[in-house]
Amino acid sequence: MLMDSPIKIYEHLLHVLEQIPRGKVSTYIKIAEALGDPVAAKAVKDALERERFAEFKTKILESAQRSSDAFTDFVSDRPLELLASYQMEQAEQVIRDDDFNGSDRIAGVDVSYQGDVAASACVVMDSDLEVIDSASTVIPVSFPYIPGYLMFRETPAIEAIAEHVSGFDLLMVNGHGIAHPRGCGLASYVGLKLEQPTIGVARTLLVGEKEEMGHSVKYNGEVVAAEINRPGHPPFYVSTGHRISLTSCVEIVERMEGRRQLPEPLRLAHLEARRLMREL
DNA sequence: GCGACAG
DNA sequence: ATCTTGTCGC
Repeated sequence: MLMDSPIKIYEHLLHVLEQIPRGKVSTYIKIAEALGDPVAAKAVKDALERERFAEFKTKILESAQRSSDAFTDFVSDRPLELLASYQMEQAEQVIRDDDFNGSDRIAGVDVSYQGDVAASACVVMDSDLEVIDSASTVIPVSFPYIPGYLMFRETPAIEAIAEHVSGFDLLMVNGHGIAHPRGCGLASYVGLKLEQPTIGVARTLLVGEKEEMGHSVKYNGEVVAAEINRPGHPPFYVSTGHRISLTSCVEIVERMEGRRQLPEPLRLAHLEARRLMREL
C-alpha cells in the first residue's frame, strides 16, 4: 500500500458527523466504527470537545441511554481500516534480529504535546552516559491519539528532530515496537522510516501478558517484549523496534539505565521536550 | 456486568 | 499525553 500522503482523519470524521440526520443522534462507538475501528471511540469524544466539532456534540447519545436507536447507516472510506492494513504490511518489513554495527552512541526521542502542537527532543549519549548531542523542535500535529495508531500521531515529530542530531547507532523510542496488535508499533515504524535500529520502551503493555515465571511477555504465542524491573520503581517494557533482537534490547536498555525508572536518553529527551513545550 | 487500550 | 498544590518520604 502507498502512504505518500497522510490520512486526513479529522476530515473523515467531519464527513461522518455530517451524515447524522437533523434531529437524530448517534454514539461514539458507532462513529468510531464508521471510521474503521471502535477503539477510536474515545478519540471521537475528544474531537467533539474541540471547537471545530462542537456543533455536533448534541448529536451524541448520553452514555447511559440505550443506543439501539442510534444512527448507524454511515457511508465512509473507513480510514482506520486502511491504516491498520498498512501497519500489517509494514510489520512484515520489520527485522527482529541484530542488524547494527556499534552500540556506543544511543539516542532517545520523546514528544510533548499541547493542543495541536508537538515539541520533540532527541538526545544522543555515549556508553558513559555522557551527552554527545541533542536537539529539539516544534511541529504541528494532525492526528489524534488512538490506541494502536500512535505511529500516525507521533512519527512526524520524531522524524523532524531525529534528522537534526549527529549520527547515533541506535534509537530508543517511547512506545512499543513489535509488541503491538498488528506487529508494528511506533518504535518499529520509526525504525523503518529512518532506516535505523530502534528499541521500543513503554511503561505499560498495549497487548500481551507477562508469563507467570520470568520476564517474557507473550502475545499470540510468541515472546514480543521483556519486563524490566528496577528496585523502587514500577516495571516497564522493552521490545524490538527494528534491526535488533529482544536480547540486545534488554542488554542496551540496562546499560543505559541511570538510577531512574527509564533509560537516561529517554529521560533526558522527555525533560527537554517538556521544557521546550512549556516555554512556548 | 463487561471492559478498561503505548503516548 | 495533558489538566494541577501541596505534601509525604527518601
